[in-house]
Amino acid sequence: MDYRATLNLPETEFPMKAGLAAKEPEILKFWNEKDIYHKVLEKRKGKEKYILHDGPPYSNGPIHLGQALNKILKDIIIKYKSLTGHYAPFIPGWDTHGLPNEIQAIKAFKLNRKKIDAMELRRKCRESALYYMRLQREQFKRLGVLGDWENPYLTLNHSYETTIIRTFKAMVGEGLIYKGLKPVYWCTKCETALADAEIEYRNKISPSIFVKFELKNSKEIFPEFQHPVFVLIWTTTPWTLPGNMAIALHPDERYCLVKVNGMGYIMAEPLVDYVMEQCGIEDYEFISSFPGKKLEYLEAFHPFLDRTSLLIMEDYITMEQGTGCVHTAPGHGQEDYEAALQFNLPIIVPVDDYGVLNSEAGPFQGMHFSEANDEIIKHLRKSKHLLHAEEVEHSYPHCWRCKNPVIFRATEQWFVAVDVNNLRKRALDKIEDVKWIPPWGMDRMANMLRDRPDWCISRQRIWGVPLPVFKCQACNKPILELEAIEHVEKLFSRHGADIWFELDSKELLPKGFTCPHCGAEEIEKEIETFDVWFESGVSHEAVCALRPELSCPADMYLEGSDQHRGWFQLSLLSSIATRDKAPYKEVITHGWVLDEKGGTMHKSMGNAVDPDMIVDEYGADILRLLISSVDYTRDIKVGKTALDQIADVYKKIRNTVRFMLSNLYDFDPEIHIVNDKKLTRLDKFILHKKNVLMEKVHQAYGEFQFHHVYYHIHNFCVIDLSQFYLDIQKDVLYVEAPGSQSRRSAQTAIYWLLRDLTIALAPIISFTAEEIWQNYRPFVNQHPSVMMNEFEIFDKKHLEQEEENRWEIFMILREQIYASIEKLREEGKVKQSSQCSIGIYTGGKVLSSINWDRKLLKSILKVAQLNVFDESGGIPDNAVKSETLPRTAFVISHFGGVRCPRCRNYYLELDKSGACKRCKETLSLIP
RNA sequence: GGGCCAUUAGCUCAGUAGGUUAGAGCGCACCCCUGAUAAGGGUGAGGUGUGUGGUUCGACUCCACAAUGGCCCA
Repeated sequence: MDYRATLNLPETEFPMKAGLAAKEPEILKFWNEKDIYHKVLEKRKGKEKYILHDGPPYSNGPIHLGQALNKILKDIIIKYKSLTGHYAPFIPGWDTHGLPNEIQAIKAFKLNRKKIDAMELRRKCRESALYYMRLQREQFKRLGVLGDWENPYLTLNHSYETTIIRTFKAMVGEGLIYKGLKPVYWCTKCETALADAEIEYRNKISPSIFVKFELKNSKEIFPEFQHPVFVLIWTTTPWTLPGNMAIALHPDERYCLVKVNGMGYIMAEPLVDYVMEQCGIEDYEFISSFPGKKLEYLEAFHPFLDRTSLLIMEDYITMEQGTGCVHTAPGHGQEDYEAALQFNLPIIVPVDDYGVLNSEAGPFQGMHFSEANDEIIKHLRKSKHLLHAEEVEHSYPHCWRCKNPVIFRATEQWFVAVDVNNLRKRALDKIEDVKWIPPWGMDRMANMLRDRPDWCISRQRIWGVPLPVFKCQACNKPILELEAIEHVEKLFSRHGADIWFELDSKELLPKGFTCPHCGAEEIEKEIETFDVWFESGVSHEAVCALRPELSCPADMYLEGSDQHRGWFQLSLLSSIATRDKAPYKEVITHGWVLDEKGGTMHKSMGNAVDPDMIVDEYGADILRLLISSVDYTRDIKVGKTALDQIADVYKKIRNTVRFMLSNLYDFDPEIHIVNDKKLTRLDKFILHKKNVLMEKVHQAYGEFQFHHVYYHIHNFCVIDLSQFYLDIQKDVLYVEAPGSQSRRSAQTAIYWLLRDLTIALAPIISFTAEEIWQNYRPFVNQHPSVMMNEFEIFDKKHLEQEEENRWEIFMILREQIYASIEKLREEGKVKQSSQCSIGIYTGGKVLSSINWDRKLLKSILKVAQLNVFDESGGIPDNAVKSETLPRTAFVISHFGGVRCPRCRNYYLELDKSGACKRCKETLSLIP
């Protein structure tokens, strides 16, 4: 007889093979059509808010894996918070202005920045920014990220632009804004400032000269040396010498006086040999040595201008090249500039927009800087201020567009003063109240805040929000008036920032406005745009404070660790300035996405992994699961190895779930559910383990430790379910009568297991969780989508301690007996545990535990026969002693007997019907 | 060059106010099942805990230095 039809074999529509690439878009469609995002919010209306504020990416290209990581982490948090009863909206945003977007537009439309009209350029930039915003939006949605995608925040929205002006106005009101000089890269050919991103380094041949600055009062300082003394500097940019204001020495290095041809030269002691070799001098005499500090605040005469140069101490001076005495021209270098601020030196800029030296350059006025190099060298040689000159080839910054060498030149810029009104100090105080994950985030932030210079907020750009600043044509002074700014704010709120380029200066100012300095009426608007960090930095005002579903400060900001300098810091500064609080309560940073070998991904190196590729070849859920599996506070390696591994894990989870689903095909919880108290011991046990798991899962989610969620769930599926519980329960699920108490009990357990696992997985593998949900009618009857569940924090339905101890012994017995069975298997005596007869010789606690439920123990061992003996009666010689259980040994032997063709268990004999006794009884119950 | 971070089996992660033979899962090897079947079960082999010093009776765990890699600066 074929007994197959009399068994309750699993049935399900849920496919083993996921086919995520095809399945996920269907689920997206479902979420979209049912508007699940808003339904979930609707359901949580009035509940405690949880605001995770999205940091805006640039809309200047397709998304990369780092952005996918970021959004998926956010989505996991939002979904978990929603499932646990919070009102957790997600408003995605984009940074649509600024250089990266402008560069992209120029590239895409092949624009000529010098020729194009400002409004035309802005239209193209806008077009490009919106194009990529839409592209990225689709990509993020495809990853399963739920949010208000139809109403994102964009920095180019009128209301956002207006907030930028309003925040600027508030800062002006606080006295934080000023105009100052700052060195920037400048291309004299393109007549424009360049950002770091627009610089490329190439080799260039430059003069390399050693210049003598005569030390003032040298005879008093070196009384034993009555010859002229020169401080020797080295430079490769002679044309910057007119800007020289100081010579920097290292405070802790030793310097020395060297005599050459009857004259003294000061240089760093470790560099003497190097300098002499460079200058081709063999005949020199070492006079004396002293710490650099000895020369602090002395002066040296400029070699061709009528002024002196101050000797200052700077610990950035290195002993790698040059003389250790560094030519410092505040208008031509970042460190030089900072030194000038520190020592109150004038910042002079002897070169104009075209690269021509001006009156500050004395005799070299009117020369182009490239030509001035030679002339200055000639002049120095003539006046005997040149010790040596030659040419060197070195790496030098060049303009990315015209490929010409650029210069470093101080220009007028607008700043936020970080130390006015204690802004820096207040920021340092407030970060202590923020929870930083990982905790070192605070140290990093504090270090950066402590070191940062004033914030330069102006950019010489077209694409962005213009600074509402003017210049008087009469007195040439900058105009920064609240009244004028307010007027601009109103215009922006109505027309957007484009209006700045469309109207002339008079129309941008209130009627009758005159220069506050001189009263003149002729006033000109300036064309400067805000630093993009200023824009994104005010999102707490423009988004969190303005949108009714949000609130400010936000509960969380979550970005890559590079944002300690970027968004985290500048949002903090603007928030402290305007509302005297941090904009966030909690900050999480994640690491970088690296390639398989742990190196940085570069498009050009071809090792970048494209999120779209992962989605198409593996599925978004695989990426989501991968992200959940790693400690994101560190850097994350992504490559084929990791993806293949996680795909295997996914399959394991999927199959475990599938098996559970397939055994519920005839189970309706409304009708068949078994009361907790009536569940079998095994079912109670597995539900107990499930509750322990859920507690851990909640804790891990609550601490944002998703890799612990993953680890626990995965281990549970593999160890507790697949290897243990489900494997054992097949004998009940398949074999017992469909409506039998033991089978319904097992199905009840599986029902709860499946439900809670599915909900617990929903924040991570959202698509698959939804697919599971939709595949079991009773679930859908409760909630149309898995996302609308309540993820309960469970009452502790723990087993009694005593019972837990017994189970622990059972599990140890199972493990050790299985290992022993392997020996019989190797000898070829048995193939499966079901062919074994087990004798356990034991006593004490182990014996009493076994006696609690011998039948249960036999079923979890899946053996044909179990005999238990008191070890005090003696143990046979062939018994294997337990390694860990006291007074316990096993005898494993081949049971023999016959196999029941229905339940496949072994018995001494079968019923004459052909089946075993149990099956015969079961069969009598089946119609 | 500076600030911060990381380095535990091929892979992803655990761990312990510093204390006996360093744990999981995956993968791998071998075996079983063929009623979860492009599935399922069993057993097993894999680690000089990046390296070198130091503190300690004792360090994977604390300290110093170094290497490698990463982020941000200069």
